[in-house]
Amino acid sequence: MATIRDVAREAGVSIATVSRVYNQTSLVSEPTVLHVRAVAARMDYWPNGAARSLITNRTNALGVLLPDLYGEFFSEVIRGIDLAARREKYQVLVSSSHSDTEALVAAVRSMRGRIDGLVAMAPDAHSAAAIRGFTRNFPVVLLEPGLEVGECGAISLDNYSGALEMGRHLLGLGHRGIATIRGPLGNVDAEERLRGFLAAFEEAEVPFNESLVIQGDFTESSGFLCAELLLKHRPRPTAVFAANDCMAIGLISALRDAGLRVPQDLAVTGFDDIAIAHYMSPPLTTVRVDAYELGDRAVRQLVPLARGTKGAQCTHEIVPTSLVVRASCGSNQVRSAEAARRRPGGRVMGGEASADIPDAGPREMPS
Amino acid sequence: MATIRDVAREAGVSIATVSRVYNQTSLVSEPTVLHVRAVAARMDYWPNGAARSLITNRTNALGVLLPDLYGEFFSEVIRGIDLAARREKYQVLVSSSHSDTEALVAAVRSMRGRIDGLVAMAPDAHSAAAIRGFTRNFPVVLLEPGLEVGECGAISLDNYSGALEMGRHLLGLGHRGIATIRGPLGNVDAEERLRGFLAAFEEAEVPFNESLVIQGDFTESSGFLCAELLLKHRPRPTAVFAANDCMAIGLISALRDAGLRVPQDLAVTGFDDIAIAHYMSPPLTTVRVDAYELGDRAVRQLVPLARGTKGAQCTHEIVPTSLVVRASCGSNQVRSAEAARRRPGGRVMGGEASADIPDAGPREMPS
DNA sequence: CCCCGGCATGTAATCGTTTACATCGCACCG
DNA sequence: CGGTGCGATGTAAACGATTACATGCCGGGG
Repeated sequence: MATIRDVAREAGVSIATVSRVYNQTSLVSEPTVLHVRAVAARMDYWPNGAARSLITNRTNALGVLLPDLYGEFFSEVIRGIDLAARREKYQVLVSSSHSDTEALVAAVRSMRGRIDGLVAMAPDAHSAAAIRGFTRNFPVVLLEPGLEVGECGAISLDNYSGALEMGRHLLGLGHRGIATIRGPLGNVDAEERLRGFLAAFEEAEVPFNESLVIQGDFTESSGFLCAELLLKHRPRPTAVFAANDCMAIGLISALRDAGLRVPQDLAVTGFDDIAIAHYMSPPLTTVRVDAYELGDRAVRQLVPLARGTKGAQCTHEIVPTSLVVRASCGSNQVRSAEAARRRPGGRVMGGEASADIPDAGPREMPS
Repeated sequence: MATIRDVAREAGVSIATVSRVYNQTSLVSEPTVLHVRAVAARMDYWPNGAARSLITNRTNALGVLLPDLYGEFFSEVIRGIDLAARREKYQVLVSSSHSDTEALVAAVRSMRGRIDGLVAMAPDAHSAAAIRGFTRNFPVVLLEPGLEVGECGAISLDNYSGALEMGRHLLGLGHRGIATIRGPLGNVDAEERLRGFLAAFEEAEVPFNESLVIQGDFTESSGFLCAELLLKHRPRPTAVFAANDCMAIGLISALRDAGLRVPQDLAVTGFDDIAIAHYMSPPLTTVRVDAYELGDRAVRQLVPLARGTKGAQCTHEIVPTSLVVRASCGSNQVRSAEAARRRPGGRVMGGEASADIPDAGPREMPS
């Protein structure tokens, strides 16, 4: 592969001139620029990124650390990150699926010297601390961090408000025997969603039966398995709020197997508004979270820090969530319309999937 | 940030010794290793990746070029790539959403010197040529390339066979008025799926009415819009094969709006087996493609090339696809069972979504 | 006519590593 | 007791770029 020296020799100029052509062209005379460019093109030359970042101490790359890549949520996060990064002329170095803190530390270490900033999602407080420890004086934006964020930026989803709204909605429909399937202990999202949900009861001064908090782990299968516990409970609850859509889907399958109708016998709601939620029968009442926005905002905040722009500040941003009322909660049309009026983003569904006109955006799905 | 020189000074050894500790530890005495490691840990030192790759000419990173990141398909491809790369101790530099060949070339250029190999998916022949032109003597594996692959590796989905099977299946159900919604012109997947589908007719010596090939573009909205053309056609077709699930979903929505029942009035099938296909009502008969496998195999083939392992060969691998019979094609139970026996991977569905037990894998969806 | 300033270009130091080669000391053997 | 060989460590030359500084040229003003 041709180096700057080869091009310089071939073009009959010094390496400084070639370098300048690729950096501050203004300092080189027009004919020289043209000549060098032509020679470089012929030799298939392009500046070596590693050498460049060694001397400039800038890599034009951002690191991304995610706990996993599976599923729609992460897919959207990374899409948000990628598009924002591309817009800002940054490349993206991803690393995911860190089984433990050890692996995560290794990943952030091996990014040393290859990135100008880091977007990281730490599934638990332990790894969040590890990331922060390894990145002193280094631009970092955390996604969905635990409570205390140190000296780095952070973007959170408004899990609390979303769950609060969901609680209000179910109470507003007249439900009193309400259960919830919570997410894993220690998971920030899970805790916040539970906290927000319970707040709705407090607000309405309706007592909440603690035995109706069922432990799930965000997987579809855990939702499926929770059905048994739920149906054994007496009096049987009339509504269930699952802390994410996957568990809601698993639960609904199990309920059907048990011969129960949703929402007539038991109302079910979720959280996340994944694509399937919209197409299920009955369509799932849920809380929309904008994962794309999460990634996009993270990069927006990170880039000035990475560039060393003076005045760039770390802040803690909150991405809003919104209740999406569909049929699975047993809400009637009037209620749905009300909900839609309050929250412009919410799609409104009749009792039947066919009533919902599909998204007709410019999104492509080339395979 | 501490450099190797700082650590050497602090530990009272030469930089060579420090370097050796991080590379071939065997050449350094045990006490020295321990000492250097301790000092390095205290100073928060880790070798700078850029400097390292400059001298070794290896980056331990692979580049990934995708046309987009939206949707389940790409999400899975990238997950396959990421996991395989992590297994092989490679990092992943992604770049997607290249609107045109120009942007794509810029992306591959800027990866120069930062990666040891490239996995690229070129949406059309034009950009495939661009990628190959810019990567002479450089390890490349193309995903879903056009017909002719040069001197680089390639992984394709068996679109042809999947579509052929789908054609056989619909013909086997007794359908004769069959339409298809094809994907974009020039798109490799689209062409192959159409070719395979038509081959089924040829094989069965059933004539295919060319006016029943409708142009779609792989989006849900295009499927929705195709309904009109389809329903205008006389005699009205009894079955439609959409070249991907998104279009099938759009089509089904439109048919419902028109008051038609699927599959009784019109059978609909898709291609891809995205997650939603499984949960729709009726569940969608489709062809499963394993996007994860596509990414995984690409990296598996690329790594030896990137490592310069002698004997590493470029090959053209084909990832199999399989028919998944569900309710949307009007197949009865017997037929479904037959299909399942022939193809172990296929899920079997009764006439109702509830009959399908959800995947209960270890997959997590932490938010 | 000479000097000065500015523009175009060249020279060389530098970034943080790896690694071939040199050096050094020690144990072993003759 | 001296030479030899080897294991541990040091010295210094790369790697491919950027950029401060030096140089050289040319035109204009005193």
